[in-house]
Amino acid sequence: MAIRAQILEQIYTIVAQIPPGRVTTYGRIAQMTEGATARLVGTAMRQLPTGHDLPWYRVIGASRRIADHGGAQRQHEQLRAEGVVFDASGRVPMHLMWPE
DNA sequence: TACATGACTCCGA
DNA sequence: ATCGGAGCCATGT
Repeated sequence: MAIRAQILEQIYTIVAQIPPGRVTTYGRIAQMTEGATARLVGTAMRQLPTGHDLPWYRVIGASRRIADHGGAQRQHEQLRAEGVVFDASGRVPMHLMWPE
């Protein structure tokens, strides 16, 4: 069964609202939707067609580190490019989390 | 239909 | 701080 259209729409809407220079997690996004799980948010990001306009790179793991996937390096660059910093252990400081 | 996989998390050892 | 296992559920074979 495919990800329900309504949930997918909510995921996209939320990701689109993450402010530049800030990040959020798969789990947080899942909680803001009705029925999605962190895993599904990851699946949704993985399925994004090339050329879309969503700031997918602003979505990281609950550990505040970039998840392990094929575009991880690119994601890191994109974030650095807009001012997101990483500590010695590769984690994004808590104050850059969104919301709050 | 059945089993494996994955851009996840949580929790306990 | 790490690590393994379990729960998760859409997808891929």
